[in-house]
Amino acid sequence: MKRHDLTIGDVAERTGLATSAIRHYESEGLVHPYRNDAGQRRFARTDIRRLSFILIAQQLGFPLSDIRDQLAPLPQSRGPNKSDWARMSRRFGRVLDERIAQMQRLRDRLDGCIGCGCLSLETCALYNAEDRAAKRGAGPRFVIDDTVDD
Amino acid sequence: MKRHDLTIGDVAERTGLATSAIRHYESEGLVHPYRNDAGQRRFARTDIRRLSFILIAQQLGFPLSDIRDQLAPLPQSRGPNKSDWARMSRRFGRVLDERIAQMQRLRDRLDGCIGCGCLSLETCALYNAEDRAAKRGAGPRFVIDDTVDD
DNA sequence: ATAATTCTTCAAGTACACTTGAGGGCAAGA
DNA sequence: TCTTGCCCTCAAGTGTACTTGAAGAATTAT
Repeated sequence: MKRHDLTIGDVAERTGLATSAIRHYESEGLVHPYRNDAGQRRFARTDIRRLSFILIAQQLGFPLSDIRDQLAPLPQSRGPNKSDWARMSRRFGRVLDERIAQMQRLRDRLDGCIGCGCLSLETCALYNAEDRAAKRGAGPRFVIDDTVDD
Repeated sequence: MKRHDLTIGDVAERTGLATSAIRHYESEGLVHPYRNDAGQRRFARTDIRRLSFILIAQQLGFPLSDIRDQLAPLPQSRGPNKSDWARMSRRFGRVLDERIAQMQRLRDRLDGCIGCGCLSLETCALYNAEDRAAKRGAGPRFVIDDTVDD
C-alpha cells in the first residue's frame, strides 16, 4: 500500500509547475486535490499524471477549458485506472493526429503557395475553409491572397 | 500598372482581420503601411500576403514578436519579391517541420506512455529533455511520471 | 519548544493580443 | 453641398493564464 498524500510542493517539484499554477488549475477545475484536517491540499499520485497531461496539452495550444473537458471523463482525482487513461489517450491521440495533419497541410501549402510566388486564392481558400471557418463561426478569411505584381 | 493603395478596410475585408487587429499589428511593427496626405493608412497589395502570413503563424502559436522576427528580413512593406518570399518560406518551412516532428514524437509518446499504462519516467524524461528544458532554460520538468498503483 | 519552512487565502499585478468607445477628421455618393 | 460611412488617435476594457505579495496558519527540523 502506497502513501497517497503529496503536498502541493511535492507535486510542483515533480511536475516542474509553480505552486501558483497548480492552485490556478484547481480553481479552474482541472485538478481536485482533497484537503487535510487543517485545510491544506493533498494530492493523489495520479494527479501528477493529470498535471503532466495538462502541461502537454497546454504546450499544444489547448486552452484550459478544452483540457478540462478532455479530463472530465476521468474519475474525480481518485483512482483513474489504466483503461480510463487509455480511453482518454485514444481520444486525445485522434485530436493530435488532426493537428498534425492540419499542420502538414499548412506546410505543404506554404511550399505551393508562398513558396512559388503564385499565391492563388483558390489554393489558399482551402486553408481558409478548413482552418478558420470552423473556428470563428463565419466571416470570410481570405488568406495569403495577393497577386504578385512586382 | 496596378493600384498600390488599399485602405485598412479593404485589407480587413480581404484578410478577414479586424481593422483593430491590423492597427495593432502595425503598432507592434509587423506591418508598415504608409500614410496619405490626410494621415490615413494605405497598404500595398503585398501587405495582404504579409498579414496572411501573420495569421498562419499566429494560429501555429507563434507570438507576435517571433513573427516580427520572421518577417524582418523582408523589405519594408514595399516590394518584397518572389525570391524574398521563397527564402522566407524555406526558413519558416523548417520551423514548421520541427513543430510537426515534435508533435509527432509527442503523439507517439502518448501511445507508449499514457496509453499503455506503464508511464515510465525514462520514456517521459525524453519529452522533458527535448521539449521543456530548451524552453525554460532549466528547472526539472518530470512529466507524466506516476507509477500506477490502482 | 522554538525556528524555519511550507502551506493557506485573497487581492492585485503582469503579459499577450487584442476590442471597445469617445471624440473628431476625411471621402464618396445622392 | 450634404450626409453617410469609413478613417484617425488614445485610453480603457477584455480574456487567458498565470505571478506576486501580504498576512497568517500549519508542518517540519533542530
